[in-house]
Amino acid sequence: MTKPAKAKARSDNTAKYERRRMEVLQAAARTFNRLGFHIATLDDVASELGGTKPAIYYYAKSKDELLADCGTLALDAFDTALDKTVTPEHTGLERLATFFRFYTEIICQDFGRCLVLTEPRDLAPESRKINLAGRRDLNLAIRTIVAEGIRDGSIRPCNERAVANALFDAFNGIGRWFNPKGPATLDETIDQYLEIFLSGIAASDPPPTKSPSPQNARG
Amino acid sequence: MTKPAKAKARSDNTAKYERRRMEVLQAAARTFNRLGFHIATLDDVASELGGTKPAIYYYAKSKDELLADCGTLALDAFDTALDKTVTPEHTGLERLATFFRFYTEIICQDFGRCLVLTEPRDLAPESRKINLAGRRDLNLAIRTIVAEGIRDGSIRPCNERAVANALFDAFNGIGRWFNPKGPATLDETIDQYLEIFLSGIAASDPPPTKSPSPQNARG
DNA sequence: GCTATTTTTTACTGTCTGTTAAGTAAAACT
DNA sequence: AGTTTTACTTAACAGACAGTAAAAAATAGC
Repeated sequence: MTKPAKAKARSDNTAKYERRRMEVLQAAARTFNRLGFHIATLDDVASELGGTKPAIYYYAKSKDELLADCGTLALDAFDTALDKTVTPEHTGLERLATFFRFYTEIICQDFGRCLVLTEPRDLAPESRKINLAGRRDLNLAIRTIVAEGIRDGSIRPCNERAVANALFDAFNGIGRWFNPKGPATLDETIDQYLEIFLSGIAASDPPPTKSPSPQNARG
Repeated sequence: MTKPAKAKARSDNTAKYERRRMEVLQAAARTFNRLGFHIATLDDVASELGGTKPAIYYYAKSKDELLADCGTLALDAFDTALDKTVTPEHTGLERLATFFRFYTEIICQDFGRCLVLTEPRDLAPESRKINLAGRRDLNLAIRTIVAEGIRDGSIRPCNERAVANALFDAFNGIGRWFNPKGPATLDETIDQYLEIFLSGIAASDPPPTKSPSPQNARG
């Protein structure tokens, strides 16, 4: 049989298989990001991986699955980042800043960038549904943080949907154009973007801070 | 001959040809936007146009040229918008707001959206060079306005490059997700985005206004 | 009404690429 | 040692699709 045995007794082999599978996915993400999903061929992915095209099929059952799995990994990373920002000792505005720092770092890595550069329509219907659900959940989570920021007085009253969309739109852009060899580092870029957004949505009256540590470290 | 006569005496026919060519380009843009450039086939474009595939080749010599020409039309529209914002009686901040109103309206139409959804790498090298030059010129023009805003005191000192990028990143996003049937109109969405950005980059001391008319009409 | 030109169609081709089939070397297990 | 499983290769297929050739239809000019 060509497919890996699902009901595997030895977790040893499964781990090895899973490790190699991650390498395949990483090669796929890198290739998709470099050339664009539709322009990149599986031969391109294979050569990035250092192997042959059919070898990929040992780890994924279609090109679509490669893309879908890369997206899922990114969405998982976002969820982890979100968990790390559940800090009740910070205001909504502060948590927003913290999250988008994590977020931008993720989308400037292989899987995150792959998610940002991928249009959901590039995915087959089944994968697309999962992908869209993940994106929507993340967006809603951010809207919730904005709403909490409005309630705690750190964010001025505004349309949560618009703010969340504007944040994602802007920071996603970084994932498209950012180049480590460019004139600004990633951290600088994030700070500059946050500077605009934080003063753009902060409450104008004495901006309350639950924690003494400032969120936008670099002015 | 299959190619249209370039040295045409009758400007009448040329005008007709040019009119039809615009219909072809519009059908192409709509189809590319609906399906994505790589997924859309020329048969899709032809059926959107109400014709057959080879008819398209009477007006464009390749799929790449269709995409490139759509992009050029969008860039021309941006230039026109830019001209309309050369109003010395307004501050830099005001001119920025005016321009991005125009900009967002354009990128929510066929050609503009086509430019936003198109990655330069989708274009052949020749077309790509032209496309990239147009994008860069536009970006630089906005940086200049930001710099002028800083000089006239309407915009707080900041990194012009970062501000221009953040603006384009955010407003381009609207072109990706905006749906006229959604919960907010385009004008409302633009206002909400501008609200964030204008207070995000405005000078904090008495924001000077050269003109009595406010730029962000809806608060 | 006839001719020339413009515009569009029908029919086809060549290539590219995702995917599969079948076989093989090495490792794992018994 | 022998059998099975893993991991991968070579070879090839099948469908899709950009692009072309040539003929037909529509239009304009006289």
